[in-house]
Amino acid sequence: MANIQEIADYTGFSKSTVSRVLNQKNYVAPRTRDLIEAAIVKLDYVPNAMAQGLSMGQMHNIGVVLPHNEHPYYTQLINGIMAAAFAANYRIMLLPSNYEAKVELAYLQQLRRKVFDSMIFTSHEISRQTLMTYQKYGPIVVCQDPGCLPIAAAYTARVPSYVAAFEWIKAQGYQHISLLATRASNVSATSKTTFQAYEQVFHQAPEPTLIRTGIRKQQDGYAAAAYFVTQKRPLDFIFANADDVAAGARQYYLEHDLPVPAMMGQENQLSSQLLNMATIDHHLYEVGENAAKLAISGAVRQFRVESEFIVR
Amino acid sequence: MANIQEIADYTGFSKSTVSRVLNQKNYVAPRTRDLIEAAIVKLDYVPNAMAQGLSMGQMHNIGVVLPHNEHPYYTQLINGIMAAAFAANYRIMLLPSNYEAKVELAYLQQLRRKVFDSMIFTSHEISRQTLMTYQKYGPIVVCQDPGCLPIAAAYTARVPSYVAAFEWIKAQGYQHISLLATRASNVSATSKTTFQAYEQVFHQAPEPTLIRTGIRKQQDGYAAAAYFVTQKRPLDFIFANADDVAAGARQYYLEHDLPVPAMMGQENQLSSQLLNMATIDHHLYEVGENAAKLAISGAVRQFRVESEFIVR
DNA sequence: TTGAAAGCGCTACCAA
DNA sequence: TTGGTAGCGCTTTCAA
Repeated sequence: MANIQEIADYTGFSKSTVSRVLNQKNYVAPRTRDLIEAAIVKLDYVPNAMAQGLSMGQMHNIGVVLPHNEHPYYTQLINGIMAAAFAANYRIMLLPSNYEAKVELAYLQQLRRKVFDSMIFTSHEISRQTLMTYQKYGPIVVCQDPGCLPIAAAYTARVPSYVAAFEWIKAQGYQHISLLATRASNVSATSKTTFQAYEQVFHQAPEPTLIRTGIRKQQDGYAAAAYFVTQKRPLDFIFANADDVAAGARQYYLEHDLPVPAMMGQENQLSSQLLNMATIDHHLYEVGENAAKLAISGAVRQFRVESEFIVR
Repeated sequence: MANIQEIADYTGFSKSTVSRVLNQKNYVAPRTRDLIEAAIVKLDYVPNAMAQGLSMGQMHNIGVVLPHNEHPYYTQLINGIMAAAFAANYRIMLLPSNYEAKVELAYLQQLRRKVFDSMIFTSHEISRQTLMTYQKYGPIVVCQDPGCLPIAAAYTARVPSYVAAFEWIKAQGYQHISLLATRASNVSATSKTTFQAYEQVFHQAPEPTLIRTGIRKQQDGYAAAAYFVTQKRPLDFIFANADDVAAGARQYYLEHDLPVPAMMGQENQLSSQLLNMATIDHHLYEVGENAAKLAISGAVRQFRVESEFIVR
């Protein structure tokens, strides 16, 4: 396969000149440029990206860490990231983490190894402190509020919509509210935020026996409902971490001919529309776009978008 | 950032020896190995992937072309590809094509440029002949039946389940069947297959006024229903290209207090479970896994899986 | 068992 | 306006 040297030999110019033509640099005589371009076409030459990458020190790749791809949350985020990356001529690499810190660390090593120039963590298990120590190897963007730490971030401000949602729930007169979360509040910022909003509205902490964690998808919601039923906890509302999860819980009650508690979900998925259920839209596409822009620019800035409580 | 030469200097051995340790090659004295490994840890050295890639001629990347990922077809396929790639220590790059041949060709050039070692086309606009001319630059896998051409492929045999589905629809006595498709049958193999199965069962071509194309997601199903209503076509069954699409159509009828036609979807998504609706499962995850395996092995083989009609 | 040196293919500095 | 050359960081022969 032809390389730059062959083009040089064929035209009688040097590699340097060919390189200048390739990169649209100045100081190339028009005639020289024509000759070289003709040779490039003639010999069907394309530059080797790995050699360019090695020489330039970057590959125009963005690594995107995601725990799993089973959930529309990540799909929407990925779509936004992809759109912005494509527009800027960057490629994205999908890095499944399964919420494992060890795997995330392996990806940070790949950043050091220059597999990609920058990273986006759509979710991260390892601490922000640890992430910070890797910033010197390339831009790192997270998709949660990094607090006051100097970490680039694109995320949704969830508090206002959570408060709005809980106020709506309270106004309806519900008292025994179950909270379904992806992970425990001591390891998940999102769960913590949820619980805090709850406290702000109800002036008390959520009932521990009505909290279920480790909830990701529909089946988990189903299982949570089964648990509540066997425990016979008083329960009149389920605040789920995703619409599909709420739908799963609902399914359990229906299948067992039990009265279905009121419920709401999150992410504005199809299931909440079908069930005419309240939800919260976190505007993930927009978040994704901005995450990609930050990863590309390398700016250590925060992009924040308000999520939206949708009553139905 | 430390490089291999620094490790060599630090230990007093040569780059060659360090390289041998790095790559678990033979002919390294145990003591030498220990010394070098200690230095690697001490200096926190990681090899540069671009340099390795340039030297070895490959980056362990697989490029995955997808027109969009609004449709669950692609999400599931990607999940399967990701799982198999991860297991084999390969990374996947997402390459959005938006069904544009020009964009697909640009990605084929990236294959030549060694951006990735192999490619998977989850859908392709350019001809299989053209694809074949690029096989010499790296393994290329398609996700449709390539016929008798020597192209690696992992795909679903859709005909049997389509025929089964149409026979079931016919047995129920439905006569005016709407077909919702992603693209027109003259550009899409999948649509063509669907229409052929329809003809095989009903002994006539599908009613042109009941075909809607450009349908990808729930909203499109909603819009299609709106169209049918204004056109006042007789219509008693909707055969949708995805469960979510069918759900969207259903939503339109419900919202407008209109009788809901019978319907079925595809992909066995959550919505068909919630609505207790018949569907077809194309086993895309498995197809994805096998596509990745073919891309990695470089074998020019075909993997074919039967899709499954699920009555509910 | 180890090391010197020649690639891999490109960019960019410095001279001419 | 052009070319020589020194990297970029690694792998892999071939000698020793």
